[in-house]
Amino acid sequence: MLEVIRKYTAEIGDSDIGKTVKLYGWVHEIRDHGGIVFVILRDREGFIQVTVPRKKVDTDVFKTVKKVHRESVIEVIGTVKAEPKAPGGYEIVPQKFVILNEADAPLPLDVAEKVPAELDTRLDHRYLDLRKPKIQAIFRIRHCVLKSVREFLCEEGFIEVNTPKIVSTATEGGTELFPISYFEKEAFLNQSPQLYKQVLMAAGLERVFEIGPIFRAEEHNTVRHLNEAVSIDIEASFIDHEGVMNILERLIKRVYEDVSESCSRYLKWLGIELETPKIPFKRLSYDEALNIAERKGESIPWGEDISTPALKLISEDMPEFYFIVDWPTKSKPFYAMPYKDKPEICKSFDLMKGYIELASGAQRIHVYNLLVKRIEECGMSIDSFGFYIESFRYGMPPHAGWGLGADRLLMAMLNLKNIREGVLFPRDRNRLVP
RNA sequence: GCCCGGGUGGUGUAGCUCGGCCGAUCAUGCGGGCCUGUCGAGCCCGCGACUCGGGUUCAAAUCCCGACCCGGGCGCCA
Repeated sequence: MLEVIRKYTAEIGDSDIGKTVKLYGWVHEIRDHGGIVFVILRDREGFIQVTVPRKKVDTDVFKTVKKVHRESVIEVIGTVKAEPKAPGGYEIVPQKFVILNEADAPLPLDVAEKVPAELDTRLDHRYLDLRKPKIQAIFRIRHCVLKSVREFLCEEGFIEVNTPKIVSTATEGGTELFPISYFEKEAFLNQSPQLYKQVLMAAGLERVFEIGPIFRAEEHNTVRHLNEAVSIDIEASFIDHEGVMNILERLIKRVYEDVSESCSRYLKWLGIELETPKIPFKRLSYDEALNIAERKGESIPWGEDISTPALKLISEDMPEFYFIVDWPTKSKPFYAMPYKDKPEICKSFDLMKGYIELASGAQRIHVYNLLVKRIEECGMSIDSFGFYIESFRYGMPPHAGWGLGADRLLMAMLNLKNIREGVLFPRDRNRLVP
């Protein structure tokens, strides 16, 4: 007996007409007319109608089809027919219809989306939610984004590295860290690969990148914050902040191009027309940003971080990607390089899309004495910086870098209303499962 | 964490202002029946719910307090 070839629904075409194919998938919908039953089979790539007329199929096949529940896993072997009345133009008349695993009823969530479900319900039953083509499209695109980022950075001479996520101290300052138990020692989940990236500059790797999780124990509760996020981080030697901003904007452009090209199917599922942004992105100085906000009635004292309402006002004037540059030194971390002639501001930048910060970076301080001075000015003790501070004493090259939120990039690209939409199993203030 | 709004069958909702007429609406789903061209199949019958704890009252889905959770806004986020 000839082996029947397994096909995806989307592969069925005119060349298959009259041929026997094998399909695996889930029962998406059942329309039972008594003497004829239509089953919509869904697989990773799409849908196809399985048409089961009582008088033209095996009795056992008909009986099986009559009792199958929605979302059961099935194997269908049948003949492909061109049929204008069938959705998609083709239908399968089965010789074999096997229930590989029956699904219970009722379902916790309607995959066919006749009834909508709230995000919270969807996340509780994420595996079912992910069966929806629209939802799966988000993650197929996410895959492409990460692939594109890797390819681009490799082409630019970056070496992919992995740094530890379990760290010993909270001395980087600022954000709250998650404490964990590490044998007899105290340990934390790392908030960022920052210090390690810099040490690797001292190691002479010159250009490194890491795509990995970061953990922040802040009790924030917004549509754009997570307690576990994925960060795309780079660090490069012998280059300044302008240089890494240039890499960043070219990266963004490249990702949009790659997604437009290789994910057109998924963009269509989502109803999104992606427009590749033009580079260079606009550079807005911190002072200019404050002026815009001020003019619109939201004043920020110089030196403070820019508030959410102010960023929303600024974004009205800046519809595309843009940088906010030349931040007050005191509003940025200790390792940002101050301007020589104007030390109250520093060579740091944020990449914005709308009011959301996608990335932030800077030229770093590579001079030991200046770094020590800045750490002390920030009220921290150099003793607690151990391995990090030591690496600045024995030949640290000038360097710069940035961290880009992968989840936020996807959110901006696909216009997601909630960052959780772009994360398979998000972790936030209240969600620890699934 | 703060302010505001909310929590009703598996899912999404109406009802709450003004307590009783709620033995709780509608859709979808599920079970049963009819049906050979559906594509949100249709028609008939049935099933299934007031987040939890306390209080007020003759009487609570409805009013009050607390907890938990959700949504929006903000804060926090080197």
